[in-house]
Amino acid sequence: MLDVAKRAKVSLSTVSYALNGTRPISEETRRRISKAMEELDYRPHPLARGLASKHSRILAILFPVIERGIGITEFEFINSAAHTASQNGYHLVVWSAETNEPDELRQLTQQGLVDGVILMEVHINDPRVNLLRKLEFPFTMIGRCDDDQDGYVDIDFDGTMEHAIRHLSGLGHTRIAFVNQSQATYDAGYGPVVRTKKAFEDQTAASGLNGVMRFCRPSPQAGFEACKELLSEHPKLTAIMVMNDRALPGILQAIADHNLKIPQDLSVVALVSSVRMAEMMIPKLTTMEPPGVELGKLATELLINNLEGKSDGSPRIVIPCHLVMGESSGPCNSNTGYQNQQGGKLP
Amino acid sequence: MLDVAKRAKVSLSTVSYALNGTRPISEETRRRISKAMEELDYRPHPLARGLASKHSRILAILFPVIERGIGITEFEFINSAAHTASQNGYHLVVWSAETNEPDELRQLTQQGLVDGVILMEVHINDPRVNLLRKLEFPFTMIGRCDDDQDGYVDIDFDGTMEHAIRHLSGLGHTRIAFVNQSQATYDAGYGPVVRTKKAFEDQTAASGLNGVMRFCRPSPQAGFEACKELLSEHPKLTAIMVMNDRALPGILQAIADHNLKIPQDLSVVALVSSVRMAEMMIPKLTTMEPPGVELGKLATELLINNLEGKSDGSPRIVIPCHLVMGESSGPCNSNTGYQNQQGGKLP
DNA sequence: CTGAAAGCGCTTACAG
DNA sequence: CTGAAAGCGCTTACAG
Repeated sequence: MLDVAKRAKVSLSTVSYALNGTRPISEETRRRISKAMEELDYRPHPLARGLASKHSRILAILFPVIERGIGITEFEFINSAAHTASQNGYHLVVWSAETNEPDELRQLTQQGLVDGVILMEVHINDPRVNLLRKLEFPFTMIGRCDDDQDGYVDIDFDGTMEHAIRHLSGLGHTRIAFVNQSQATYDAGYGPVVRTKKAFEDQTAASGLNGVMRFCRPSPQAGFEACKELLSEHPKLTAIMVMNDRALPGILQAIADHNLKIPQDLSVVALVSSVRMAEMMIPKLTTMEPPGVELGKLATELLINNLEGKSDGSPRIVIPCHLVMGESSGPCNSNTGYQNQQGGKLP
Repeated sequence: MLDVAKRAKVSLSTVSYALNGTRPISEETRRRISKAMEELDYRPHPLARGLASKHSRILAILFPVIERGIGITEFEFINSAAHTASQNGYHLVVWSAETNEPDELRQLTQQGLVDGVILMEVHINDPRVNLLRKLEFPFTMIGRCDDDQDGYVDIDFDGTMEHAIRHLSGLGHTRIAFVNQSQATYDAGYGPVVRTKKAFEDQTAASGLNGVMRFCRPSPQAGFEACKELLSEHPKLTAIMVMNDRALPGILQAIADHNLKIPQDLSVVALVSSVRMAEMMIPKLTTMEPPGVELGKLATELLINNLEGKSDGSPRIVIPCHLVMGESSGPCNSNTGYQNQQGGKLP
């Protein structure tokens, strides 16, 4: 940097100011400086800048360590966050701290490497959020707690559920099951599980639909069992919604075992599943696809705005999933429902 | 740090030496210092340390931007690398630079934020590798080029193929197809595609087996078409190996359309697919599971050793995938092969 | 619109 | 085994 200053015949500080535009520089000077930087192939040193300015321009995202494992959507969050950070001159580091072990997180934040953190897999009452609030450490969430403090972006679960139900009831379905994630995640207050449960119950009741929900662990086996149970206990079901990717193959298997055809006898709609996941199933599933890229981007921008004082007052943003048609949902034909399975079917 | 020094009644530099053990400190002094650090809740500042020492203790991993999209295994690399880095006192940042756009990568490395980088999705002749070599910038690869320079860790594709073929030929299969990834990735010299192709051809020839390979784009539709073609052109096939996750549902669909049952009529083995992916299929696939976590860990350790001068001479490590049985592979029963499909089958 | 100088919080020769 | 001091490459009041 000193070399640049010399070559441009200005002082060191002028180069610095030119670099980050914190005070007016004459056109002429600026030109000489950029020319000198060009010629010397100069690049500012991020560590030095960080040390002097107290801002590292490094963000962290917390890698969730979760029972169901990381999926495509979580991956999109991270990738999109990295990309957005980079576009804004930031770097993104990944940290994997246990959700319920805020001590690790405390260590990491207090190190001072990072300006702010992005949380995902947020719980209704999240120890990490409580910690960051207490430390007054800048953060945003993909997801949200119950209290509406701090900025967040999240999926609009009400809207998503409404759209999915509207899709099915528009096809004539009135008896709809919902296979949620596990009881354990519900008990732990994991946002999506809690919110979809409530939305499903409220909305089916309000629309006079017959709704039944099941928790289900994230495995094909658990999906198989849950679905078998559902089909025996509720033989008149004509549609199943599933927010549990890993249970899906078991669910489809159970449906086939009951000699039901999708979508003729039973419609299946995936909730908050990426299209890529929906395409892995036979038949390709109709899904409510989550806006993974958008959420990652918005969360990152929100955090950066916050850090740079351009905060629009910690916005709360929710975005619904959008319906992507597959081949697993179709008109309800109550004549060919489960109750008639023994009658066989013509082509 | 000065506060710590004062409280421990030693000089600033002694605290520093105690911290990173670069010179002997008496037991007594060390105790006073750690006590003082404890009491003041002192944490060393990584940026300052980095600036002074010329080592940021930050690593980068290049996010692949690829046609087939990121999968579970790639995710394991990243997660495992982050974890290993953290265990060794490093941080991991994610960068997404285009594979064939080394300019971005040059920018990023020359910034000086990062001590070394981990490459994945390495091609036989990889512009990123050439760049990093030219810049003499420390790096390791998950994957490898054709020349055996620099340290790497990679899947042992020969061994993996051998194991898969042994599994199938042990079950009596002699006519085996291999659905690889796309022609485009082969032409681009993407390591896994090139190496499995060669291994498959060499080994089937050497064992006197009937082998046929197909390239296939990463989509169910492409898988469907490729498999249909295979089954019509090679009606005596009894086994198919697939290294193409996204094509899998189409392949299974095509098999079902030909009225073939898995595994009675046709065995299917996934190659380099995670068990989690194999479980998404019906029936659950037999797969050669890649050692994702291990590769991520080893690559990171290799890089760190390299940076810290503990290099064991840039080791070249390959690890085979290991067989995880599913329900998609079984004994070859040539009486019930495709050629007999019209004869029907007893339960 | 521009300069001279202190300081960010460490590491590491240099000296004893 | 321990200290005093220079320096890493920037930012940012302070002054003009």
